[in-house]
Amino acid sequence: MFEPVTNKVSFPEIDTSVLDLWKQHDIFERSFTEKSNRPTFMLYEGPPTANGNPGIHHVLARVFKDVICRYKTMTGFQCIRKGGWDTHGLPVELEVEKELGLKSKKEIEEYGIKEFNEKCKSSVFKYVKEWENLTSRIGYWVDLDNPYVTLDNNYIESGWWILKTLWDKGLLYEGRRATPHCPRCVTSLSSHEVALGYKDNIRDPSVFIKFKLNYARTKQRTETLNNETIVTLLDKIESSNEDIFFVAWTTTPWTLPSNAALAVNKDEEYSIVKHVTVKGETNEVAYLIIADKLLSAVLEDDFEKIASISGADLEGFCYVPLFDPVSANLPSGSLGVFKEGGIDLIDDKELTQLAIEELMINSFKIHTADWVSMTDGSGIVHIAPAFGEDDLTLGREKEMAFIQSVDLQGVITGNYTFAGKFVKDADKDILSELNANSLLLRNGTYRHTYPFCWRCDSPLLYYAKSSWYIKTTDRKEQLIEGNQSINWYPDHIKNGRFGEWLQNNVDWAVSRERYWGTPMPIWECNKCLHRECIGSVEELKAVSPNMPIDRELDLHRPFIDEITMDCYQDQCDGIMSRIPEVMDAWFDSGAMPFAQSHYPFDDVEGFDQTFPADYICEAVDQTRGWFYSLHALGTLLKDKPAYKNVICLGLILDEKGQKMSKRIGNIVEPMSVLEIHGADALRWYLFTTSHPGESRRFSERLVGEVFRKVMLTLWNVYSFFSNYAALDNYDPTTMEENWKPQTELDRWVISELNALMIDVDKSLNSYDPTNAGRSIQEFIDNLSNWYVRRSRRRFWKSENDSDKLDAYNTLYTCLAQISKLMAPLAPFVSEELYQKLVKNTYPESPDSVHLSDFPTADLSLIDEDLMKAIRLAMKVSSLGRSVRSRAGLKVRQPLADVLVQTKNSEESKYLSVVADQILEELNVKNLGNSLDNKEMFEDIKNQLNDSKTANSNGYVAVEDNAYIVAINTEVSEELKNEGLIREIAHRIQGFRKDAGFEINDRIMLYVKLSKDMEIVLDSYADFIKEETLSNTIVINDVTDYDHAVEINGDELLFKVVKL
RNA sequence: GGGCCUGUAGCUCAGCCGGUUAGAGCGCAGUCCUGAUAAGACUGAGGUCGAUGGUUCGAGUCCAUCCAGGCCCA
Repeated sequence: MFEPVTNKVSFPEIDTSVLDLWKQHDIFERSFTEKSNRPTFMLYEGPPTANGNPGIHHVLARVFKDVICRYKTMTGFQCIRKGGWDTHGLPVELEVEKELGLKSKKEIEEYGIKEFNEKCKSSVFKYVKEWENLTSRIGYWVDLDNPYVTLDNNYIESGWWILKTLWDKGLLYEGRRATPHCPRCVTSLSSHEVALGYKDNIRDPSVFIKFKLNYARTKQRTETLNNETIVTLLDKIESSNEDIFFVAWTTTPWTLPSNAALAVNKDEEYSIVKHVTVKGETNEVAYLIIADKLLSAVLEDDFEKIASISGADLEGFCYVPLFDPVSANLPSGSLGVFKEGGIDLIDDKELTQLAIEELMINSFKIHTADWVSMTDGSGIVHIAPAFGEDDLTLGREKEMAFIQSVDLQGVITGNYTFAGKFVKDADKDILSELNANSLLLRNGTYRHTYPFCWRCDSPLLYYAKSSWYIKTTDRKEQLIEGNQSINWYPDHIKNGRFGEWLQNNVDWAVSRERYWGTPMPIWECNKCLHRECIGSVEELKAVSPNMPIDRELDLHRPFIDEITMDCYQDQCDGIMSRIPEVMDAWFDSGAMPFAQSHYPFDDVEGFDQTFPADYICEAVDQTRGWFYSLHALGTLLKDKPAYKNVICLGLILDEKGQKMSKRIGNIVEPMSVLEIHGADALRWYLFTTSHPGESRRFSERLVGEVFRKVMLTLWNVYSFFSNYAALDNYDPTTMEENWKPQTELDRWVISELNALMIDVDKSLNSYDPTNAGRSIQEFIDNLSNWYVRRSRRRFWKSENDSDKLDAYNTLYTCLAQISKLMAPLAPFVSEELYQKLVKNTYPESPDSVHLSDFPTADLSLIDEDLMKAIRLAMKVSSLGRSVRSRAGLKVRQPLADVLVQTKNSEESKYLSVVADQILEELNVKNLGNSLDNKEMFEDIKNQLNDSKTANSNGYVAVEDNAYIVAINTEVSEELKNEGLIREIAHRIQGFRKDAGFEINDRIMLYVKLSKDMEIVLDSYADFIKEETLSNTIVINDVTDYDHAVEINGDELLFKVVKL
């Protein structure tokens, strides 16, 4: 029935054989097909890109996906797990650029978009074999034979359908935003690229500029201002021909010609101060407006505070522009006014008085913005909507002027004295011009972190550029509301990182001026600029004369760029061609609920089965990535979130706590760890060492610890069981159907087992493999170090009585159930145990543990009192061992009695239940409690107040947490002899083991020892024979003894001979 | 700069609704135990529970501020 199992086990070998078994019996496929009448459980796989080797962080995500799916499968769901590959995007392009040595977009186009995209296409599957191997090796079940691939025409077509749907709803539009821009490469950089190029400690100007109050224009405002003091003050200063200035701070003087407004915080106080500077012979007096909190930070010299005014009251005050944009002769398209979210550009030909008035109406004024902070600067912020994101947003919101005085090469345009210079070089000239006009208050430098182009090292400029957007802000409330129904682990993400992100939702910029991506299906007329969005290949065929009919067109660039159509407008004879942009790769991944099944072109009916997902799981860096793109598209298209439950994983750091990155080169390669410790140990480590949301330091050493602590312990219990079960021909099928454990120990461990089932089920059901794993490993520890250790003799004994059978039944039940309980977490070792313990004995059971049902607890077998009692026994035993150790009495030396005081009287009743176990564990004859000897216990307690150990009437006692254990240390002659005999038995066992005898080999025992000891040995001969399986004991014969030992100062000689 | 998270022993982590002397595993030193065990037990060294202030009879736990680290976004 059972084969002996070695404890020298190789887990990687088990992994291999289990993988073979799964393959042979199509277990993964069957875990799906055999559940076809069950409710579905949908996993969305966040697609990885296979253009690099998978790392340990990929293993983390994959095993967390797997564990829940395996659990759901075992609890009666049909789990849909379709794999996927993310194949588009800038990172792919970057890799290829590097490989080809291309340095700019210009060079890519010279190389050829067709050839470039071919390279991209082949590069994204470069490591697909490695990914498949690893996926299988860690036991992640996912359908990789039939994955979705974002570069497939069908996938792209679904993307087009999405865009067309959004277009029709008015949710897709072109707009401007501030993008990090490299003036040398003349291209935008993605945030990911920007992150590559931050440099610390960059020296930039830090200057305070004076903007002169335009009193005449401000008059309109002061008339409605309910602040008499200020109005009077302004009048007074004005009439005395003195000037008032707003002081603003900037680190980018080159943006000052594009200044359109100043911003203050409406909730902050601002001061008007009289400021005197010594200039040559004369004192120059100026009135300055600065945030109250920053006065002393800005003004080093003396100043006199005249008045104060709130930021709210300042709103609408006007100032004189530093440079006049109207007369600057800027190139066409450089001037405009924000209108209803867009920009009305003003042609220089149209620079009429009316246009100028339009330009001025909300410009060169004070506006309020709540992001204006009091941490640095002056509390008044210079706004140049042509550059910064905040500036652009504010410009749009307040409908101010748009002034672009820098071209895409980073050169100042117009007729300024510093025109024609690169922005960073123009800074000096701009400042000296301002200084000459007494508009520069303070000139300094500032060190900060600034982004540079990772390719060419140019300083990046934030630059407002045209881009396509999905109008997510239109559905902001719905996005926020839908998020409330998503179950987040850890839950702080819901209203924390993700919720905050939704609260601050801005429209999603989805276009990229790149090559390798889903082409935007928007065509524009070359004459009337009319635009159409195309939602399918079919539609394109219908309207385009040069769309191939007989073959499938690769929808990528450059092929799609050649497809044109006549203008849709009746009166126009123009030709429409595609706009050059491709989609952000995040759009592709967010489209997967639809595109993975080519929705709505195929399988429209089945869609409800697969949307929304029951479960997704990725790392926390996906909050603004995939978690968002899924949520946004789900909400915009189907009015509900795309997923119900999320585990959001923390990042894996290296041993030093640094993020793993290719660039630093600290990536841990998972295969080597797998080859040493096996997949289950790695999985277990990832599940249990910390909660999924927390970042964790990965270390191979700790995987090894898990391996020893959990896997090996379990294996040893299994090996123990198998070895004795084989010996005794134990057959679990003889177990009566309603067999119930009888003895305390059996009832206890079965009770713990059933309690564990509830615990694990609850944890996994609430997406918490961490606590599930921790509970299981605690059980394994108890099973091994209490149940098996305490039960060993029951298995050793030679007669096959009912007690022995009970022990087998109990241990068998524990192991068989554990194999199922831990199957979702450790699929390999549990399969091995299941095959050997369950499938072999019950051939009619499912072919794999993963096809079997998850165990459910039998509540009638749970005995809370008994579990408490055993915990007490463990506690008392631990204290008892401590006493022995302090008193210097080996456990092998039997002692007369032990007295126990429990924490409370409720517990003392448990004492009698577990007395036998305590006595055996401590090798003591009798157990009493503190009430048996009240006086002595008073003495002991007194002593324990001052020291860790107490001595009273021959008893030694220790205390912990109100438990006191006192052991009688007096050793009578009889106890001493018994100790001697046990010592001798112990030595003989050692000789047997050293000689390599089997557990059940019988021996002949030769002993040479003193007369005194001979008497003792004689009287315990039966005991020795039984313990050491000796048929005969020959005492003091003349023979070649081969072992000499010293016991209690006497020398003894031994020889053991196998019969 | 903003948001979120994390700071408990050398390492990895528990510590509930605030309640006695803050725990476990690993590692280190020593002792013991062991015929399932690569294991186990006991003892010891190792903690200003990131810091400061507050609430409270009482704070690792609640509140505030700050510091450090991480991530995301600027």
